[in-house]
Amino acid sequence: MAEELKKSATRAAGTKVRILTAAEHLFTARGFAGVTMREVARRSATNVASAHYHFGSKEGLVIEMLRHRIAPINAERLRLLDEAKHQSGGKPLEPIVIFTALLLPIGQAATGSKGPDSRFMQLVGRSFTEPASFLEKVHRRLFQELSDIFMVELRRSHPDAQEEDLFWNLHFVVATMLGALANHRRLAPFSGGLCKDKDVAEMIQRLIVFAAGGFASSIENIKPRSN
Amino acid sequence: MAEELKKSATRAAGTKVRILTAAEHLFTARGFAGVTMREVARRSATNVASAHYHFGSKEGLVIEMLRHRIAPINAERLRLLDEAKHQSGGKPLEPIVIFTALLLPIGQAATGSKGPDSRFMQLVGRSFTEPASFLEKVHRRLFQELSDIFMVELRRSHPDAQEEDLFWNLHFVVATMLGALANHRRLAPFSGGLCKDKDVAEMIQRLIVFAAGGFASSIENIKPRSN
DNA sequence: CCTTTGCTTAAACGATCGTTTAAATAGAAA
DNA sequence: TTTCTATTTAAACGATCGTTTAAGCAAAGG
Repeated sequence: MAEELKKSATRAAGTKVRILTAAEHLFTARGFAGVTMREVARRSATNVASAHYHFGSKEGLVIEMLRHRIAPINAERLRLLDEAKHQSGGKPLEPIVIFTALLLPIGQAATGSKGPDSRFMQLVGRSFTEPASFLEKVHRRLFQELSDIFMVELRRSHPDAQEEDLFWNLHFVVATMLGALANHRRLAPFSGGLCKDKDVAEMIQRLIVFAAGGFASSIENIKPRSN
Repeated sequence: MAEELKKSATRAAGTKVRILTAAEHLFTARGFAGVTMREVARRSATNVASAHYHFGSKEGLVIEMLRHRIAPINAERLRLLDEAKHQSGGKPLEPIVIFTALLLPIGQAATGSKGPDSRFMQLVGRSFTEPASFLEKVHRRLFQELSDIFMVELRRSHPDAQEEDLFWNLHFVVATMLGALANHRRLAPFSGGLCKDKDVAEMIQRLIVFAAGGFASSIENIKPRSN
């Protein structure tokens, strides 16, 4: 274990993160198919062969970069959910609390160390719509467990709702989030400049309210409170 | 004019729609960057040079195919909205009516002549998240006017709401639609098979309820009914 | 010191890309 | 039929792709 830490402290580790950072910026701007390994190499001041040495292939680089970015977000989601469960003392969580745990970490990730990096949000949203089939496996591995955990809480807070309805509406919440992330740069021009695309935190807050409202309305319309 | 009709009845027109159809299927399955002109040519039983002859370039083919598919959907949206305005007799429309006019034609387009073509829905959703910059101009031309018209009705039905809030929440409705379209094939595996991805009509109905609920909840939370 | 191991590099490989050129073909006009 | 224009075709162009090879380099172990 001490050896591993030592190894990862060598100059190779620096190259690896330089490649990852360059790849993230480029893939964000132009998609996975639109970026070449040579561009990644040039931007990271390395070599095409070096990227293949560290990541095996272009697919490997894409997968590693996504995991590197998404894993901390999911960890924060679970942390917020756990925190809320602790504070509720065993009682079912309010839906808006559940969705806050799901959506807030996205905004935190987007407002990183160097100020709001609104472009990163596009990357996550786009990774779901890219046709690359190898991404499906990654998404399954990254999100299946998270989805299951959040479904447990949704079930607890809606004991009368049908399983199918909960799935559909959680799907819509996620779809709203992904769609808003992927497209939010287009809002400013469409609103004639009225809505700024820089204020990520405001958007997330609005998004949480919208998602919780849509979820509640949809569940209630299908299964009215028993009477 | 008679000459144009005659011209468009020549064998060239047949080639053109064969190319468009082949392009639609391929782009749907693998994205714009993931499909080559040679594949389009092979699938349409033509030639690479023929596609360039008719569409000028790969970009031209993509643009023409999108317009060919989206224009009828937008026409149907405006028709439904007009129909609703006629039936309401000058009174502001209910939000759910507005969103039905916006979302229902998508489902109709997806359940085409040869039964539900659920894959087409991905294409529309993806066209918004693809990084290809030339698509932004197309989207502006295809959707700006539509957006303006629907905003007019939203304003009429929410006279007390602030312009900015209406924009944000219309954006969320569109984001939900696009996200749901682009990702809806992933719902089935994530739900363990409980939610089928074939029943497009059911999804659209659920989507309308969700969107209207989210919109209403969000507008009300920000600006409570005057009291 | 030298060897070994992990990492980096330049150069090349074969394949395939979007696009173009120029010749062949078809259908309407004459 | 002959002429002319519109369409289709085969072949090639130059560029660039992801990946690999093999040589060079740095640092730790002996």
